[in-house]
Amino acid sequence: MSEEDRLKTQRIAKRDAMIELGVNPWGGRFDGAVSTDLVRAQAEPLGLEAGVKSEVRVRVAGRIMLLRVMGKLAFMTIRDGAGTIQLGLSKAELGEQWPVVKKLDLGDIVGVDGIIGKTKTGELTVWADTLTVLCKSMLAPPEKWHGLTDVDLRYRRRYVDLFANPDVRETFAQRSAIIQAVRGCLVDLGYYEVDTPVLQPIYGGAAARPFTTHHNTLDMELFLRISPELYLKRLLVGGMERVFEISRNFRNEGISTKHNPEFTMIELYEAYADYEVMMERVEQMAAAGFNAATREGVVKRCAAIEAECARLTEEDRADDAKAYADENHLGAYHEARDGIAAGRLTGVFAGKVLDFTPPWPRRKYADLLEEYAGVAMADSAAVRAKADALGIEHAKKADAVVVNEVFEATVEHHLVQPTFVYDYPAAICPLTRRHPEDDSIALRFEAFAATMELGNAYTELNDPAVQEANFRTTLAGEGDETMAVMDEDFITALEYGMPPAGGLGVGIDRLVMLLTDSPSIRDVILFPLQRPQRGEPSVAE
RNA sequence: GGGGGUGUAGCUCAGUGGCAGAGCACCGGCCUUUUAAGCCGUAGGUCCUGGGUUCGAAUCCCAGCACCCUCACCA
Repeated sequence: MSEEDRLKTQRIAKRDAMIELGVNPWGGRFDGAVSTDLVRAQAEPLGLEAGVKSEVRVRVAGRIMLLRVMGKLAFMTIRDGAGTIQLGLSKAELGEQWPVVKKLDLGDIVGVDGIIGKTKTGELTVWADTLTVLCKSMLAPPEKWHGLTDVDLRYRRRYVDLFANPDVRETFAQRSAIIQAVRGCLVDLGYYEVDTPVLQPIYGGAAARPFTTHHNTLDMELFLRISPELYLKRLLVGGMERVFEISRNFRNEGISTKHNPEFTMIELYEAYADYEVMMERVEQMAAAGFNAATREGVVKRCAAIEAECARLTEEDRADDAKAYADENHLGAYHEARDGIAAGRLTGVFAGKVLDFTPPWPRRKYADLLEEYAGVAMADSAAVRAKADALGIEHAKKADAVVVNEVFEATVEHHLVQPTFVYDYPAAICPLTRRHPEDDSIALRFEAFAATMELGNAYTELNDPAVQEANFRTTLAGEGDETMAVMDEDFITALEYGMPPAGGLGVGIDRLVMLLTDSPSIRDVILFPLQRPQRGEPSVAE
């Protein structure tokens, strides 16, 4: 028998022993449990001295994280959605329920009724008089001090990661708060939230390879959307003047710390606006997300790192790369905290302070190219020479494609602070309106922060003839990842007339990364795509 | 796809060409104020997989698999 089986067998025996004692190991409805932070809030005004019990009764429930049984008295630390609290259980108080305590394990979920008190050492404790088993855990939880650190296992068993590592749960709570705030921000501006097709017969709105699938009854090929753009613009035609969608998009591309094959984007369209209005929308949404999560998060994280640093010995510092990194980031956190106190929207990402306070710097694409690559955007020969110098293969590529590759190689890594880069080469922007004074420029911007592309926006192209021509033009060097996929119905929609509009897409996962100091997109996606492991369900097997 | 790294007990990790190690968890004993509880005593291993070198491989070499980092592509 393997160690794992042996541990499980022991728990099975305890489960059966519970049943013998007349206890249902799987629990049931448990009304009126108070979250642990509320218990703490309730205890505060009592001003309890160490060793004193109050007369305030509470009911709490949570997973057993620590367990200390000594003879006829036991202490356990349970964790619920809000935090942890200590429970005190004694043979004297529990009476005939006491034997059940002996059958509890780390990881079990329990509820108790009892009174609030403080132990001799001053720890806030719920002294239980009734114990309710809510769920017997059949597997040993991770080590109590380090939690689950194996990255592979953390993603594969995110449910364990979540209950074992409170920081992880905090990050996803922040993700939820950020999305709610962004949504609220747009609803307040009079936007409709809409849902458009995920399964699309023609994919478009972005340059990416799609996932393909098949509908049996209609016997047709379908694509998982790479973007909702062309459907949302149809809604503008229909008179829905402000629409947004929080859209799961699917792109059959590489996986990295910044890319997951399915990712969440908020895309919005606003009639009678343009890309400058969209810049304001980005600033507003980022501010809403910041206020919902980062403002408090920075202060919490400061305190957490300080506490951690105070506890660390020299030896720990040398051994623990993460602790060392955290300590290195403390300076940035202090700076961000001071920034917030001074009324700015300062957060920390990867050890750098990012300032989201509007207005963000607005930089012209051509100026940045001039500044960092030393070439003029229109000077094709100079751009290609620069490409040579950078080792970029460009012989078979169109000018605009080469310009953009040089831009990406020379400029993007300088864009640390939140910045709008605007007025892109028109040829790589088939869905964008041209600059009124220069046909080679498109009214497009991308928002950058921490060198990541955070968002992409246009003054939308609403001339059906130009749109149709753009769809028919595939640029050399774009490969099969082109935005130029003909969508005739979309042209028809434009022929009926789409109001002039601004449109914007913001990568939600990336926004959450930036606002929660999460260096990998996998830290903000609950179940990032992973190859199935042996023994895991897979249709192919 | 290229480059670098990791894979040892349920978890966190040491380790060495010669019997497989620690801490936590688990099991047994003592224990009514502990809190990373403590003390005593046990038990627990496909050292990722498959080859090769060797008297002997968990260790060295090769290949594969998984994951992480990085570059490329992309958002």
